[in-house]
Amino acid sequence: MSKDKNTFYLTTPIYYVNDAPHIGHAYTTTAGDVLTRWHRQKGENVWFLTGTDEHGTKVQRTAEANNVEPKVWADKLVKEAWLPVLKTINAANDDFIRTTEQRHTKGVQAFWELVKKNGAVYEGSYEGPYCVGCEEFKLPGDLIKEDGQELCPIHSKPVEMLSEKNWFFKLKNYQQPLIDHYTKNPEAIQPPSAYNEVMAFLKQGLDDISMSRSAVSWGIKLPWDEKQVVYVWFDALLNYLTAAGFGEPEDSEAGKLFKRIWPIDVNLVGKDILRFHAVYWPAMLMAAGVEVPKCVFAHGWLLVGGEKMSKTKLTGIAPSQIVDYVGADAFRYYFLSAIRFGQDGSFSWEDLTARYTAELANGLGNLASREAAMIEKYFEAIVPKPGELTAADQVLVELIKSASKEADEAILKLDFSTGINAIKSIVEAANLYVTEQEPWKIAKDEANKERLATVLYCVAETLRAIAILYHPIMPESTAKIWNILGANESIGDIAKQKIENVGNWGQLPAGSKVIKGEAIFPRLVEDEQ
RNA sequence: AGCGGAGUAGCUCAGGUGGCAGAGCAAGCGGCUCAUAAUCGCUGUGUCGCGGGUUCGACUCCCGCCUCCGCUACCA
Repeated sequence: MSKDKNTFYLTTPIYYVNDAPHIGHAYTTTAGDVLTRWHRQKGENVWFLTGTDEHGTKVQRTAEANNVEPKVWADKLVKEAWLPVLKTINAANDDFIRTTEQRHTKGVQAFWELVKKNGAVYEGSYEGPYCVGCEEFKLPGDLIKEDGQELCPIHSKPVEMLSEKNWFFKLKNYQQPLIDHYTKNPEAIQPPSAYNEVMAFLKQGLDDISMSRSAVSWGIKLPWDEKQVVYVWFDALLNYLTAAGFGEPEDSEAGKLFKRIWPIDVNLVGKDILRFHAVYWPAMLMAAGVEVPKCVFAHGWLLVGGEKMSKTKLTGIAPSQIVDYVGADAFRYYFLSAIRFGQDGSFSWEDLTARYTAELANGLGNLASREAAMIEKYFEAIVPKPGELTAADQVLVELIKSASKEADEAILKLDFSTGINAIKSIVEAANLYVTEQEPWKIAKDEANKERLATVLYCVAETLRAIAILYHPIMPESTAKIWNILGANESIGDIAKQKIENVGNWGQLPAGSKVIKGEAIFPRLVEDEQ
């Protein structure tokens, strides 16, 4: 590969600015955030990009309906809807690109100019059913059939066949190169079901595709034909490139960034937009002579009541509804642990509540709480110096090693639920350990002080490992655990702790000052939903 | 219609080159008291979508069927 192996560039799709953000959008961003935080804690040079897609007729139309310019409308939506979501779920993205930004429009024009120069764009005509009311072309599948006529579903008026001059991209030329590429690199589309879908699609043959629109004005003008704008998808997909500094001088800031991070390591997408990312997008890159992403990963949908969330059925749930209830950390934990990434999964408030209570409040939160209470009570809030480890203690030592390895392998493959499960097994083992060792009984005899110290040390040290491993998933709560352990002072910043070193026993120094504080995961009050 | 995925405990879902059906949650009982009425242990339940076939044996393999979902060229 052309870049340093120690860099990791991940993108989310850019979200269509006109939609109302719901937990499906937040789910994708959360997964990207957890994965990039994990890579950061592996000491890699990470770049995490997200953003908004702002062109197209829908935005143009709602802006008109609201009596403002499209850009003003988009500004408002970005500011009031999309940027706040990132805060809500606590995403640590490195950049946020908007397709109306100059760096993007400039990059898109340069890109297509290059592709045209390379001979992959030509002028042609597009013919299709056109609704005069909508002033746009319709898809055959969208039309309503009535009395032998085909009607526009919005205006219920007959459509007419119209043709317009368009510029076409020679997609067909890339059919074989794409098949070859994916045959050689089967890991480039994941999960395997997505791979199969794309391969089936490719093998049935590709046709050239119109890459410009003449009837739309809210878009990026073709540099060689100002009457046309770039078709939205062929504008939007390029954000990954323009945000990375494509086409900028090599010695500029942006140019250096591009050199450092390209190609994309993971193009994270929802399964509904897989084809655009696994077919059109790499074909465009091939046409421009740019290296294609290493992997596109299509995750599943969140189902509510067994169905895809929908605006018309009002099943869309805003991320803040959930975050207000359980907090950002639990939001992140819940969606990534309860649902297998890559498959569809059901969301329900009952399940969310049950898992929060069982796994976070009773499991992890209470473990920290009981440990802190005992260190306060028996050792004046100072982490004690351990004595010789027994076989029971060694179980924890070994488990941290094996579970962290398992979690690492799973999360690098974007199998978040398996990864989280592995970490959860450490929490469960620690709770079991405390119950079995019965430190409160040992404490009754002053002669056993050293054993008591050892037991409490083992639990504290285990909490250290758990906090580090869970940090990419629950940054705030793990920082609280870190604080309880007094680890900021005795070890340093939790975000700087390396995944690889988690299993090295004994990093939490005796003498660390423990602060019990408030419950990390307070019990839920059953008043919402 | 074609292709692909799915149908397993009350709920959410694992699993399996064919050999007494699994986890978590929920429910019940018991232990413990450091802790956020917490934690730990024990306990049940299933015609593994339907009908055939292969086999000593099928939830698993084969055939047919039913139901749900996705993809099948320009929807952002």
